[in-house]
Amino acid sequence: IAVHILTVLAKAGEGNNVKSDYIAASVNTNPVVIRRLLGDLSEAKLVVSQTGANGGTRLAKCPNSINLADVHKAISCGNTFALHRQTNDDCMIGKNIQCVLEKLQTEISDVVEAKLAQFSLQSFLEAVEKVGCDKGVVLS
Amino acid sequence: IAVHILTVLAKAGEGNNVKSDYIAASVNTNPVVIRRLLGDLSEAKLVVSQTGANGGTRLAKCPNSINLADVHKAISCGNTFALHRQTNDDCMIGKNIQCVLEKLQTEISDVVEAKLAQFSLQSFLEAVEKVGCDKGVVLS
DNA sequence: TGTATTTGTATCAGAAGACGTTACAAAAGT
DNA sequence: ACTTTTGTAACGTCTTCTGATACAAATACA
Repeated sequence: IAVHILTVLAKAGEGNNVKSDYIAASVNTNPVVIRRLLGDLSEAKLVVSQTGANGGTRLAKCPNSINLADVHKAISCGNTFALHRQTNDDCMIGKNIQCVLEKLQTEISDVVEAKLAQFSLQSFLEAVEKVGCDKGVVLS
Repeated sequence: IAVHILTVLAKAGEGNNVKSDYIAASVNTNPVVIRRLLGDLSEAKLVVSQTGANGGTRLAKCPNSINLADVHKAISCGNTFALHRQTNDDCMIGKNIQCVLEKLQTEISDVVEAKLAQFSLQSFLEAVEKVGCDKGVVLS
């Protein structure tokens, strides 16, 4: 949904405010759901919001300067997997497995972020606009 | 938890049955939780179970022939992210974003699996056994 | 053959999180 | 003033995960 939001904002153009109602209609959900996510994106300085009449939200940077890793960092807790936490310390494996799994978690998160970083918001928007125009989805 | 289970089985040695009660004690959870996961691992032919007295579960292959991507495939639905499904078809972005996101999903899943495939169960077990013996966690 | 053990699976209750909704204060344009 | 719009709190619902009990089927063994 966060990527969807930013795609709508990118399409609207860099200086233009978009209302949460409009985004909600495109995503097909409630405006509050959108505003909650916009809060996260705003904290990450990806968007700027404005209250009041003629308010709304716009991108804080140009779509070429935002990549999907930025979005992921803004939204996620950083963990790709959910780890079981309270293992049994009386067992060697239960005691030691935690930190190996955490190390693995880090390595996985790193490759995910690296892959996401390959896609700019600009190229994502272009891929969405090209759907149906030729064979297959072009995302690069 | 699935990795934990397999680590326990690997440590037990290739031909030896381990009871769900024993694994549950190491993970610190209920035996039924373990047996549910063992069912998935069994479908994926990573383990073999046996009912009855002196029953239990053992690895179906040697720990060098199992990697963490095998485990991931056995357990997960294949999606790294959860996608919002019912977008608005009347909006160009709502209509087209789905298949671009799915393509992205596939690319991300691919790099996750590729990374996980770098770690064998054997090397994971060795990393767990080495925790505390030297500085840092060695997982390779 | 009978008894004990162990898995496989159904079922249930509780916890936690995601989602959609209503409501309303604060901000900002006209 | 009045309207619009965000930000946020509060609430109910739904789904998923977890842990638990229960019991049939399978198996070993005396």
